[in-house]
Amino acid sequence: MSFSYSKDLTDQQRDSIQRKLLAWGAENYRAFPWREQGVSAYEVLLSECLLRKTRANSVVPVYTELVTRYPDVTKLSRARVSTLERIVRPLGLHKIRSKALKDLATKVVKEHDGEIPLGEESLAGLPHCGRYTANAVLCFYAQEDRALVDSNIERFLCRHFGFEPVIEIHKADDMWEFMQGLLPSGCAREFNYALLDYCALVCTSRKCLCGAEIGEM
DNA sequence: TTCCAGTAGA
DNA sequence: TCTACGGGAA
Repeated sequence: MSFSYSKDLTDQQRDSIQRKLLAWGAENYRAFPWREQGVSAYEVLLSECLLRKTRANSVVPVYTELVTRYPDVTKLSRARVSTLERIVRPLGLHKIRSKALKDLATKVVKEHDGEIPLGEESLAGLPHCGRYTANAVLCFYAQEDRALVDSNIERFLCRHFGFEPVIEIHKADDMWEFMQGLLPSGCAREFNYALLDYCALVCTSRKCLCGAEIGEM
């Protein structure tokens, strides 16, 4: 481990971390269909449901088949659960996932006129949409400055900033607040993509290669 | 064998 | 608070 900080960052440290992560992210950006320009809120939400507890690369073909077959929420709401199960089976968690997709789409059609709601409360009120997913949609689609904390980012915070591992990430307000404070305003989307990519490729659960890759932050 | 862009239910 | 969900890549 070649860099570590306390939870109380100086402005200089924060700026340095932001710069390095953004620079690393620009260099190592992973292109995924759900990251492309012009994806809908529906597509972002769909991708988040597929990405849970799953390696991002394996999501690509499943995501593509789903958006092709069900280009909008209304179409998805009419899908057969058995068909959804078959499509998402390669990802595992297929019973939960297929039900989540069906429930989500049904509720959006019934209560939000087929449009993904873009308020924090209404998003988090959707079935199978928790704190992470709601913030991901607001950050990646609506381009709001929203922090994300998932198991990867938790690991990153524990390794480098002196946080203790937690059981329930969505309740770890100190981590969410810390990440919110670390967000560079106006480019939260790039920053969070960079962080996710960094955690998936460098600061991995098996091995932290931070020292070799990015050096002292 | 471990682990993966979490969430709901008990 | 703890557990189920899960096929497939590393």
